[in-house]
Amino acid sequence: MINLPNPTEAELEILQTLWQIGPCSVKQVHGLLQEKREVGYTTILKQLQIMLEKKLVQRDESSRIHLYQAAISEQNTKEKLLQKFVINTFQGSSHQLVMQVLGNAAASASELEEIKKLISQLEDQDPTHQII
Amino acid sequence: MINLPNPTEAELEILQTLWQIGPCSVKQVHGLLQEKREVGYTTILKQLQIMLEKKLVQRDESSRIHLYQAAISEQNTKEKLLQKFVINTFQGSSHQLVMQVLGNAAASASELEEIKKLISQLEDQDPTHQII
DNA sequence: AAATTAGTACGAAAAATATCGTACATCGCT
DNA sequence: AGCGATGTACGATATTTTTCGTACTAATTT
Repeated sequence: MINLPNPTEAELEILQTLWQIGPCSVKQVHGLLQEKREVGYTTILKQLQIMLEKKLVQRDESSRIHLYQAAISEQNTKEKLLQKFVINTFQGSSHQLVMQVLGNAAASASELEEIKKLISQLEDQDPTHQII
Repeated sequence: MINLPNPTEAELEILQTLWQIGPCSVKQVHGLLQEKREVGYTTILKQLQIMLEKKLVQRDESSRIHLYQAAISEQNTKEKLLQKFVINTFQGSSHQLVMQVLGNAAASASELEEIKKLISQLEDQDPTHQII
C-alpha cells in the first residue's frame, strides 16, 4: 500500500486542534481532546514532542510554558491525506469517491447547488482540464 | 480519534484483490500484490488467515488449495472507510471533502457532467434531502 | 518409495503507534 | 527558604499491525 509520509491518526487529531486554535500550550490541547475522549496529559505532551521531532509542529520555548503550533499547512496536509486515501480505497479514482459521497452521504440542496457552481467554474476556466 | 472496526491498510489491499478477481488461492493474491511491491508469500498467507479469524474473508477448504473470498461487501466497506476518513480528516463534513476533491484533483469535463447529472437526480428525487 | 514441489499452520519478531509513570525543574505563595 | 502547583523530559510499556522463518503435510515426479 502506498505510504506517503503522513501524520498518523492521533497526530492528525492534534493537528486539527492546532489548526483550529493556533499556537497553544500542551494543557490547552489536552483540555480540548479530553472533552472528546479519556486521554492522559503526558500522552499528549509526548505526542507533541514526537511531532516536534518529525517537524509536524514547531514550538516556542521562550516562556516556560511551551507553545506549539502546526508546522504543516492544513490545506496541504488534507490534500495529501485525501490523495493517499483515494489511492488506497478507490484505486486512485477521485471520481469514484465523489460519486460514493454524493450517492451515500449526499448533501443539502443548497450545498449541491454550491458544488454545481464550482463544477461550472471549473469547466469554464479550463475546458481541457483533465485529471481524474 | 474515532475508530470504527475497519480493515487495516494491508487488509484493504488484499480485499481489493479479492473483490477484483473473486475467490482465489493465496498464490494468486500473492502474485498480484507482488507485482506492486516486494512481499513474502507467507506474509499474505498469514494475513489471510488473520482476516479469516476476523471474518473479513471466508474460505473454501474443500480442495487442498484453499480458496479465499471477501466476506464483506466492497460497497459497504468503502462506505465505512469513507465515513471514518471524513470524520477524522474533514470533521465529518463531506461537503468540505467534495470541494477539496473538485478543487484539487478536479475531473475531466465528461466526469464533471456525470457528477452534475447525479446531483440533479438527487435534487429531483428528494428536494428535502439533507445530510451533509 | 524417495525426492522434489507446493501448500498450510503457527510462533515469533519487527515495526509502527499510542499511552503513561516517574523524575526533575521552575514558578508562585506563605 | 520551603512547599504545592504546574511544566517538561524521558524511559518504558502496551497495542496494533505487518512480516517472515520454520515445521509439517500432501501431492507429484522420477
